[in-house]
Amino acid sequence: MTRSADRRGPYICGIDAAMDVVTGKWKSLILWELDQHGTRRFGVLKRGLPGISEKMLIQQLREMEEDGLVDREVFREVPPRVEYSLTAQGKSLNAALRPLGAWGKERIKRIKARMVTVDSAE
Amino acid sequence: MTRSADRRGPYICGIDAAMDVVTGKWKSLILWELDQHGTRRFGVLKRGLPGISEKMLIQQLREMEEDGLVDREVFREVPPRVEYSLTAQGKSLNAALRPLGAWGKERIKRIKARMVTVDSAE
DNA sequence: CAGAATCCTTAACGATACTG
DNA sequence: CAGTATCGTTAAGGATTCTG
Repeated sequence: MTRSADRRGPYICGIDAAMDVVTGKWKSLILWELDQHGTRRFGVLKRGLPGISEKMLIQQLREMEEDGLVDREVFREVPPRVEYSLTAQGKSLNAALRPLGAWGKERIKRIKARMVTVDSAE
Repeated sequence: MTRSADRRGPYICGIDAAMDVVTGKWKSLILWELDQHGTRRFGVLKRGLPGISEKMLIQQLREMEEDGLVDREVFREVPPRVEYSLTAQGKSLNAALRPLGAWGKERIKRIKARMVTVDSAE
């Protein structure tokens, strides 16, 4: 739908394949949210991601569902309720992202440290 | 230059910060190439990344240099020679990407397995 | 509530030609 | 050899409006 002709390979390596699934401004955050809370319905998920539009949230969720990362359960009630949760693959992907997250935290520290240096220099 | 107003934060979490530095169609591959071979000059690096244009290679290398991932050493000779290598940060980022790469390899396996199933079904 | 549909802006990427 | 410069395409992301 949105992705470049539904990319999905051919991949030249594992990182390429993983990136294909995880890039998109919000995917890693959705992964994180769902990993923390287990199951969330659409509206709650949206409130947990300040700044995201409904269009983007749906779009990313649909792609993640296609990619087997997310389960979508529809309750035919009025008003409608839809719940999202991680599949086993989604959970393992989130686990695989953890070292990268740790690296990123260190990077943030370095950036802040440098800002302090610059500040006191002027 | 190319990046959204030089992004570089503010970041909402570590993954966000790491992704900012690693997204771009070629960056993780450049990281991998330099990690494997230690030091490469421009032309060799290019031949190691079939399909990349010179513009993209330079652009990505410059951003990675700005981000402290890559060292660039210029030898003032004729003809010119420039060598690229990973900094300590670049190396540790590459290490942090390894679990993601492993996850991606598993994903590729699953996709292939599914293709076989589909093939034999028709 | 959870979305579908539409329109629009911008950023990523690519191809080509030229240069110290 | 290792770049710049320029131009064009496509894809990602966002804002708004409408609906079962």
